[in-house]
Amino acid sequence: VEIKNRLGRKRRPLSPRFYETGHVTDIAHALLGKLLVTDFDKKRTTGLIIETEAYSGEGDMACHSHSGKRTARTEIMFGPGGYAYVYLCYGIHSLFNIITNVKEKADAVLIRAIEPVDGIETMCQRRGHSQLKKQTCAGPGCVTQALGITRDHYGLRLDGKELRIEDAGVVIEEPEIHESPRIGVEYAGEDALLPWRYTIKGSPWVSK
DNA sequence: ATGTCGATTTGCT
DNA sequence: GCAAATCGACATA
Repeated sequence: VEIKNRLGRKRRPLSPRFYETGHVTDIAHALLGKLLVTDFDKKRTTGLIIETEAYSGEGDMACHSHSGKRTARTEIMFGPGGYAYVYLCYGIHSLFNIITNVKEKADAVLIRAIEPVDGIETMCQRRGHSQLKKQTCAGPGCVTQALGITRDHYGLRLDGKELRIEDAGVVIEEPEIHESPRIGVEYAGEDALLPWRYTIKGSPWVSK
């Protein structure tokens, strides 16, 4: 199922309202089918969001900002929605998150996989792949590497020239969305069981 | 000052 | 299938 066939002609940035309205799980749903675009070093790379995970600051033990945990790293999460939260995982990988909810409500959506759309050659180069593979953008660390996102981009607004999320008219309806528990959060106790990972059914671009 | 541990990926067995 | 890679955030002292 190639979602890029459904792309409309117009692409416009999401409004700040998008990021601040509704529960983070609903926003994580709505982000499926949106475009994640980077323009670094005069190289544009674009991917359709295929897989997301929701993290809620209120009562979600898997969330870095759970129960008001406010540190230098999580500070951006407590700001308004529509900003980038990038952090280093396992000392190796930058993971990209979209901050949602209003100021002081620290929710976020992790982007775990994209369907490559623009700048495929650049993505492959950054990933060290001689040609596009299913694994090129499958997994949160793979997405950031392919798009060139690093911790330097922490705190950027998501409607900027270099980094932004766009709506191109693709709508993913409920029946097309598969829900499952989030990956790698076993430490979170019963919250590890929450079905807050969302993928587009049938997409070959989801992570393993 | 020090010790633990990741919202992962990759390569080798 | 398993383990190494790699480093900063965080907690504890």
